[in-house]
Amino acid sequence: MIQGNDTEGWSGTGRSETARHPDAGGEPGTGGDEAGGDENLADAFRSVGRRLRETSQETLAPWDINPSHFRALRVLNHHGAMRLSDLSEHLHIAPRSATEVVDALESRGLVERRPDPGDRRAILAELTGPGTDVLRAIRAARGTEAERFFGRLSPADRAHLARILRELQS
Amino acid sequence: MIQGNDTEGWSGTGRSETARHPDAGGEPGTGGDEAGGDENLADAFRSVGRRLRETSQETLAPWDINPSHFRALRVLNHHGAMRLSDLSEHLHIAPRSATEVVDALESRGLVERRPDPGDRRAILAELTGPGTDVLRAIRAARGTEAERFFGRLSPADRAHLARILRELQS
DNA sequence: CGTATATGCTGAGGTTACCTCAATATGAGG
DNA sequence: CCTCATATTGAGGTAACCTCAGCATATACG
Repeated sequence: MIQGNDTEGWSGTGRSETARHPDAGGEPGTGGDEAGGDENLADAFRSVGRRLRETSQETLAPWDINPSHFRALRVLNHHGAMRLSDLSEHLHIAPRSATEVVDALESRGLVERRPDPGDRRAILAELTGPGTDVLRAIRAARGTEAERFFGRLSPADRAHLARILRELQS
Repeated sequence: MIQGNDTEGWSGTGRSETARHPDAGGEPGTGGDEAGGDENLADAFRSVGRRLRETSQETLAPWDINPSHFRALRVLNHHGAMRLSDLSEHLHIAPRSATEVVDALESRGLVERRPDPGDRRAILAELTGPGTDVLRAIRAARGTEAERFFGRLSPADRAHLARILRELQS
């Protein structure tokens, strides 16, 4: 009751992946000390990005899914069944970690393991029907979330932003 | 030598805070399935944000400082010496975690602990001279980092982006 | 065809950055 | 003086990753 840092946590106890560190990014006036030109742009970007991540995690929470899980679902949906090792590459995590992600999704009934017919060492991970449904639902939720988030921008600004982001992605 | 996921890690072994999950955010054409309008905007934003965080961590690496540490340095520089509990609030972490952050920074000689003259229960954390210097240096490095990052944008686009971000921060 | 080596998954165990809980030391109010 | 609130920290836990080693299979090659 003293340090009310509750609510919002993941399912069990510990926090979860990304998201936190809200302060330390303000300094509105930037006195007049250092701070080279674009530093503020970067800070602003980070700040907005953080909020976006936060709301994103909230969106995912009802499904007891974390961002990594969601990414895995997307990859599996986009590319179809694939070996754990391939999944690990797509997610840029170690192969061992793909095992864990698939374990988690499998325990939730969202993906299934199936032997690779062409290589008996390998195992294919594949979306289940419910997995596909959940992914679809999450996407819808994220869509409306994004709408709320970017909704305050004028259509023109949204177009601007989209173009600028595309340029930054190169 | 098989899974070359080396290089780029933190100092010792394990990874570190944020940053990773590169794929799972593409889907250029978005076939024609679901995906409500702004979802792509959000994805693009996340993607750019991720890259920004990555380069940011690389920038911090030479000082053996992680993003949380950096945030703490900023807060201490901006607000001056403060109790660990206050620091924890600024950083939005549990008080206990502030102890750890300050431990880390103190071990690097960047901050010092000092009893709060007005309350003998409390301890003030304060930037040291080297701490101030390091913060300044990091800021400079981040400035050029940001310049490179946003440099590909035209001045007009940078202004656009700044304005749009400001609006999204509200 | 048999052996040597490479590859795929996972058990065991480690790191990091957080967290909660329970001391321990003060402060404050009555 | 006693009780209750607050500040920091030791002890111990979690989640998400990682590395290493082991085991089952491929594949290459003499």
